[in-house]
Amino acid sequence: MGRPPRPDAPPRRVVDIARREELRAQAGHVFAQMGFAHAKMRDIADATGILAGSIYHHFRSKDEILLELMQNFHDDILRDLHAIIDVEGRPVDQLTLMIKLSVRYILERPDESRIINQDFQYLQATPEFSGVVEKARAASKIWLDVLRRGVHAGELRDDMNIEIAYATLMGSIFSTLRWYRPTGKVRPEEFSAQLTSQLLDGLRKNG
Amino acid sequence: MGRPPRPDAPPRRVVDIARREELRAQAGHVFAQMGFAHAKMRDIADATGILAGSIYHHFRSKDEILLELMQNFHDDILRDLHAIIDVEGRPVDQLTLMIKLSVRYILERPDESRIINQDFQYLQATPEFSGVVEKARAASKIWLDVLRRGVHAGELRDDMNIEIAYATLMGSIFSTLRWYRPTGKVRPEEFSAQLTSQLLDGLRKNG
DNA sequence: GTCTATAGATTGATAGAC
DNA sequence: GTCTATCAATCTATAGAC
Repeated sequence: MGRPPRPDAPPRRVVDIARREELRAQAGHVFAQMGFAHAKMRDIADATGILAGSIYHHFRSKDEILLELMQNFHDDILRDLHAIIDVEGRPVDQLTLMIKLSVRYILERPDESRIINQDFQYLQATPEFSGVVEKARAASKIWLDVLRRGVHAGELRDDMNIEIAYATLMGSIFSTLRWYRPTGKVRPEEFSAQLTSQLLDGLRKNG
Repeated sequence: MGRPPRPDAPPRRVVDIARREELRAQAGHVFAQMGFAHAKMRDIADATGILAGSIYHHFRSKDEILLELMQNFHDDILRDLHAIIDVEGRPVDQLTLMIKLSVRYILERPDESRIINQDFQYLQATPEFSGVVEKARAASKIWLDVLRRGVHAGELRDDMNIEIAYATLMGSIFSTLRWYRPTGKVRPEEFSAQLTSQLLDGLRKNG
């Protein structure tokens, strides 16, 4: 909806990089709270303290803001995931670090995480975002590979489907968004430890 | 966006209940695929084989269709959850049945499940849907209560936070939506069993 | 770099013919 | 009960003044 962008719209060459980043951050917050489709340029402008039209001095379109948010997030995650798996180590230890890393990302960057959780379908359906989807797939491969190596090394159960295990992991980690409140009694480090323990050892009491 | 509904719009009294239900189902499919905000009345009409204006003979608004979908789904889930917990039994057995039930719902009614996962924030923010949110809360209470009784009975670990456990469960179950493909090798019953096993006993190899 | 004003396009909902 | 035609509101994006 709304007026379509000119096909030959020039990229913005902005000097005030701080303003641009503030706009992007505010946009992330608005997208996360209302959902990308419901969020209006006016909401982003209000949150930043300018008027809607002025946003276009910094960004070419609403989609461009979303694209940058998602690219940045996935770039950072992929870099940190590689920092873990590129070091020699037991798969189960790498898996533990990856879970801890993911929980930290979700707690420290909840806006981008929530956008991924809510609007991933839109990202997948829009050709403009194919690069982001590709990066998400690369991250999936890293997770699946660690699980596979864990089974092969005899550290993880071999009577389970790798993809179901991956789904369980991701679902649990992302559920943090909906249920964990940083203001509560449980501190982030403790939360991360409990989640890891539950995923590795389950809910059932042993012995 | 779009013209606002008349405040005094009369409720629809439709004889052709089959048509109405088909429209609702098609709307559910469209909402799930595109997200509620991106879905247009024209998309629903196209999927049903009529024109957009004709929908308003059956429903007063786009929101009304969503409301009915969500009410029905939550009513059914709550009824089936009560059928499990109202019977005497070990908490861990009830929990197993509840997981199996939830997975079945997600596999059999993926549209409504996906809408809940994607657009819950919109439901929560819109007063019109407060009844649905209330029903979701009631379901949460049932899950938390079963977990609490499981710990008390010594069947579940007592060194874990109940709410984190609940988040883990829900996250894992809903992750089915994004990752499980019914066309794959894993049959629904087997999928449900594996998920339950992973949640109760974890990923780590014992012994 | 931001504001004012508005163009361009979309879309939810209505009214009345058939 | 569906179609045609259109209204009314909304929103993205542009253009030009300051």
